[in-house]
Amino acid sequence: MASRTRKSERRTEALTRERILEAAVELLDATGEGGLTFRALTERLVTGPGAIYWHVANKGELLDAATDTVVAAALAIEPAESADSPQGEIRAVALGLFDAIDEHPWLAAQLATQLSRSPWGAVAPRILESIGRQVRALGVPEGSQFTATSALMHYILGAAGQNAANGRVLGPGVDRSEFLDATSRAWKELDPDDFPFTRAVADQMRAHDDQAEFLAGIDLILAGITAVHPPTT
Amino acid sequence: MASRTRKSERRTEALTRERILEAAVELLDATGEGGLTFRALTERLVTGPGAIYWHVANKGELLDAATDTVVAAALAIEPAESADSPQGEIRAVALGLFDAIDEHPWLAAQLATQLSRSPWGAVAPRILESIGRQVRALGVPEGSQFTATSALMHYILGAAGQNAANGRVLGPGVDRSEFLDATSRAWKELDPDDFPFTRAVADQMRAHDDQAEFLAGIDLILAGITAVHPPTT
DNA sequence: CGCCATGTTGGAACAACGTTCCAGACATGT
DNA sequence: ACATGTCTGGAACGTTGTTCCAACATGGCG
Repeated sequence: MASRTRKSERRTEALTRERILEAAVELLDATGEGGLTFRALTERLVTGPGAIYWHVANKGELLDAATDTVVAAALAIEPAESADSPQGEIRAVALGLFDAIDEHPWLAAQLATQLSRSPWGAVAPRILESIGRQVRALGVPEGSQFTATSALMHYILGAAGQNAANGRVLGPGVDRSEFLDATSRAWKELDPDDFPFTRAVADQMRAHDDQAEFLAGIDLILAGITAVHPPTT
Repeated sequence: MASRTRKSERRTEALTRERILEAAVELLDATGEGGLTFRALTERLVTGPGAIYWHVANKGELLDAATDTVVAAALAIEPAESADSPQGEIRAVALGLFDAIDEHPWLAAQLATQLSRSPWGAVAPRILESIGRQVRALGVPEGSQFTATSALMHYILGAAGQNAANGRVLGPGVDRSEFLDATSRAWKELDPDDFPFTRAVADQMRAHDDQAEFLAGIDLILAGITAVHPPTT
């Protein structure tokens, strides 16, 4: 291919948008959301800023594209035939996103930021589609499908966003149960007049399992959907 | 008080943390989330960065505090007696946050960021408390109160985050219906094989009313809660 | 009444970041 | 061989968050 291996090929592998995105995701995974800088990127791929800007418009587009890539991958894993019922598939979609956030801790903040900036960008339709098909299969009448699907999507994104700190974020030295303990203790020391409920559920909060809680929320909404739209008489 | 009105009192009014927070919120409201810079702040309050850093640790704390202030104000408006049922009060709390985001467009992104960074900071317990009291009044058994309340909270935060762009964000020249039209049209041009559902609901999406849709989601979850935990036989 | 101690201020300076600009290297078509 | 358009990497710019410090105010003590 190349013309006789010149003294040192300009690059061992051509710089491409995909390679940049890949490096960006790896950098984010390794060093957190603050770790993705153009300086670090130019060092990782061995090049200058100009080269990157040739393939990508700006940092915002880079982050958006990275997010879209990861979300698309998470939704693609969907086993397709493993789950039998529509409910099961919805849980699978939700867990897919949940796990993706667990693998890529920066994803939560990024998803949230991106959705609030351009609510119907590339990511939202992906999720809407995955869930919507199952909502349809659930027998929800056409006029209510958008509402039901949106509700599920909003819950998933809200819950996923808050469950980002599942373990690693706190860095080494502080593990999950320690963190839950500290939070629970802090809640119990809140003003009894202003925070009676929060104080009361402090124990449930300490013992709770993120994933189980997340699924319980999904089931609650699914129950609501079936209650409001009973499956075909 | 002051010693004989010197040539020009150092400040007409002392610089305090509250005054800084107030100025920060005003700046955010006026110029958007990107408009809050220490330069702009020092200009607004007539001072230097050092003075601000004496009262506030860093920009993160400033944003967190501003967010907390606004959220607390939004939850305090709660009419307390206006709504009769627990369901009604939950809707009121939700709408309070919804409206706050409408008044302070930067709040959505900030809330999302803040919740994903420190999930159980100052803001979450506030919301948890407001909703939790009503969930308790709903007759949900104690062991399930945390789950039900969390589900509602996650939905509210997820939906609120995405509904930030209600009007203003797009700037003058592009109003809401134009935006919805464009989005709806874009959805209809998606790949029929990959996005059948999204294409099908494109029309519902164009016609939808954000607030009504938001409340419909709340009602769906409330229906789920009552279905799973029927009110005291 | 003067003077230090303490709390507070504002400006200058710094490092890091996103971004722009440009001179030049590479591959390709003629 | 040369001209052309694509692609590269480094130097430079403006802006941001933050730090540092000399100056100021005020209240208590001698």
